[in-house]
Amino acid sequence: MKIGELAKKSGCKVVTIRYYEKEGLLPTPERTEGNYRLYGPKDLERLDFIMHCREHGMRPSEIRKLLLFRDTPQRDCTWVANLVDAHIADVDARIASLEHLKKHLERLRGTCGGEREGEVCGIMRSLDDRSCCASCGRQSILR
Amino acid sequence: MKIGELAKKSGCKVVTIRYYEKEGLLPTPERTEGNYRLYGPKDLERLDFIMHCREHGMRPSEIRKLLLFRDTPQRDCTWVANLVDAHIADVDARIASLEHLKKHLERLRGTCGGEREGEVCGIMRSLDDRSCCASCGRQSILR
DNA sequence: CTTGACTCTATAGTAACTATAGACACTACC
DNA sequence: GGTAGTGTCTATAGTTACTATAGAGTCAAG
Repeated sequence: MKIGELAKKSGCKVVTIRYYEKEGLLPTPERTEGNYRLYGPKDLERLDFIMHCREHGMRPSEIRKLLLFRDTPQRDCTWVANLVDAHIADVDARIASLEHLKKHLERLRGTCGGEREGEVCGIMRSLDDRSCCASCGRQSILR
Repeated sequence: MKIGELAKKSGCKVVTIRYYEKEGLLPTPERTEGNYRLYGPKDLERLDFIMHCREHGMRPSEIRKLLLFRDTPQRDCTWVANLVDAHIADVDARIASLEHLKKHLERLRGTCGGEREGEVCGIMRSLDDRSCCASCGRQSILR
């Protein structure tokens, strides 16, 4: 099949498929006489795998490692489990960071006193003086 | 004060300060005879404001709007509150998305059967056949 | 034979910075 | 006065994971 069909079947964009090829996630495919890329079912499987990893929030660098493992499977898959564990920990940290950020934003939101004559907006004042962050001390909100 | 001192006082890197200037978040400062940028307390306040917005996860485009408001304050701050509300909603959506992703990852993690002779790693198999995503149907995990 | 859809390559753009190279300015010390 | 070290200057390129664009070639149908 040609690249367009592979794209349709996998749900991956044509340009992205070519990008993955250039990045070494997909093998360089055969070509037709007219220089069109030619793919087989193996390629679709591999691309599905990639898409699935991507849906799980994995970056190409991680996917690359998993593909390598897929290409030369070993008995010991400990590090695969470790990779997923690390990924879960990372997601956890991001959630915690966002929860914290949300608290700050809600506190910030609460400083708005509505439309008052002659007064400066409470949110702007909080952004100026960091009063909405007082309870956290000086450490950073994010990350 | 020179750019290094402003960087130290604000906690922002020197290169980032220059970047903010180029992006129009900071005004073009005066220069010394030797062509060094010269900043005053107003600049530090403005940069603090920017840093504070950044810590709240706001992007330069949003910060730019807030700075404009700061420069020409109006009585009605409704849209400032709306901006913060939209920001909170966005953070909420990201948290929900990550929670969902986490569930998937934990399910994926659970498919690992440990080190077994001659068998393919359960995680790899799940990544191949999407079995860990069966319960969600075909819709995307992320976003 | 021409129209339209598909494909090709190469390059540049995105966000929000970060890193690098090579030159100039300034201060301290000998 | 010379020089070593630090700070600053500009301009350009790199980062991540793609996305968009330009301009040309390929192929099937009418």
